[in-house]
Amino acid sequence: MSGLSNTQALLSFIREKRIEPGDRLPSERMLAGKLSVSRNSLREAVAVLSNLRVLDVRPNSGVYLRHVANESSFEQMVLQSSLGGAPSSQEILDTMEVRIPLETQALRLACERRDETDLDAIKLILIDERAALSRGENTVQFDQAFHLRVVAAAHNSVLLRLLNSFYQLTLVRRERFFANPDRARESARDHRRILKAIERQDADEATRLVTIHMQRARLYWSLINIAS
Amino acid sequence: MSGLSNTQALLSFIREKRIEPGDRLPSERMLAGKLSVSRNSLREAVAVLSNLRVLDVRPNSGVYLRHVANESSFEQMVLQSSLGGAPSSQEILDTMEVRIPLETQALRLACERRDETDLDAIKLILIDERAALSRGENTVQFDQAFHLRVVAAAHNSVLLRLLNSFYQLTLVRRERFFANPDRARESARDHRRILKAIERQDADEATRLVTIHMQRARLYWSLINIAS
DNA sequence: GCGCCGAAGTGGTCGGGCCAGATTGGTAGG
DNA sequence: CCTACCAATCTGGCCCGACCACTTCGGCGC
Repeated sequence: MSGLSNTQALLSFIREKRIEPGDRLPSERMLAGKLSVSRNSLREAVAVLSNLRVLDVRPNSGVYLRHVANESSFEQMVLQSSLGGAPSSQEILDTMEVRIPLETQALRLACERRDETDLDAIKLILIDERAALSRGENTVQFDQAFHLRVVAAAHNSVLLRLLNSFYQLTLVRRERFFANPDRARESARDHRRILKAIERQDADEATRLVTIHMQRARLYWSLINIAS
Repeated sequence: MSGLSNTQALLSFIREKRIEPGDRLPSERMLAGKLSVSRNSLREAVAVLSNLRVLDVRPNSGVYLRHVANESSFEQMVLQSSLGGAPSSQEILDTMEVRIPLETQALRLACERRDETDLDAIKLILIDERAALSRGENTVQFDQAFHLRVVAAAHNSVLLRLLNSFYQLTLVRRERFFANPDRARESARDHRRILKAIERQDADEATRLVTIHMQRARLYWSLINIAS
């Protein structure tokens, strides 16, 4: 058991016990007992979740599950989704509404600033993607690698970190998306077109393509929502 | 001393001791002694910073200061800037390149979805801003409140959290920006124009205004950089 | 019924201790 | 001289019990 898993155990406890935002958790001593760890170890997990604005520790009162405040940090969303189970369709659409302008900006900058190293790296990823596709594997990791490498070609560290967080946040969702070979093939074709646009520094075409690329995903999640 | 300040103390220690990325920190027992806290408390701080990918804890080896990897989380940037002192001009420009499309998207959505509650709340902020301006106070908090409330009017929780993180990240910088009354006045005028555009749901005008609004700030930081 | 006081419960902190694994240095054997 | 081995030492991981300041609440005396 490493330190991180205590945090996960605490999150699991919150999820299983159906603790609602605003509710008080059992005392640290109780929690330590429930999770079969010492109070010190429990406190490390609490400190982490408190720092991430998931828990609210009130001295002489107790530990409370925070309301999902809008003032909360972005990073918290990963944990929040792990707590609340499947994200709501609204959250998915909200995410897409943010990703689209970010990806667009990334593409625009990548068209300006990409160098030969960038192009070569992206090409390699697409070759691997194509190979995995023909083997019938899930290509979500290549999709992620492609997008990430394109963003890297934008040579903007803030943008890179931000979109990287997005990819991690949406990994599970996109994995289901790419489970369908037709969608995976379609996605790979988009990737090759986007690469060509970046190659000839056609920012308008590139942003147009990525918009379509993501609208497709957006449509998919809309339909999934209606179906369920 | 609450749990959070131990984290700050540890960050201060790292900064003062000029510990470089990749370097090993003193052992937990040593650190606890140096910071005059128990090892348990020290470990809580380490757990938080380890979770935030600032520290790398290797069992049976030691605690190391992580390299600032591009794969790191977005939230880490706040701490990183706190460690590395003033952000580089490149970081500032990178940040602006990301904020602009986000703010643009926020404005566009706000024009579509704003309701009377949104408009009233924004108006109140601008009234307060005007009052503070005439009193010669620093209006950075009203600028932040304005932007945040506009983003809230976009009714997109992801966007709201993300831009909120940006505002926190750049608070210190913007505080210096608003120290100049001329710039503060100019900014306030932009705000009023943006509000009017939102009111009549003129997304094109609103995004045009916010782009200018931010280009102004971008220009400022470019000049500052040249001067220093 | 009112007011007071103490017991219980809370998080915050501390120091000591034990463990497993890695490192190190010295020693015994080749 | 070199090598192989073993024990001391150091690391983080984890646990235990204790004390503190503070809040809350219930019962007891007035």
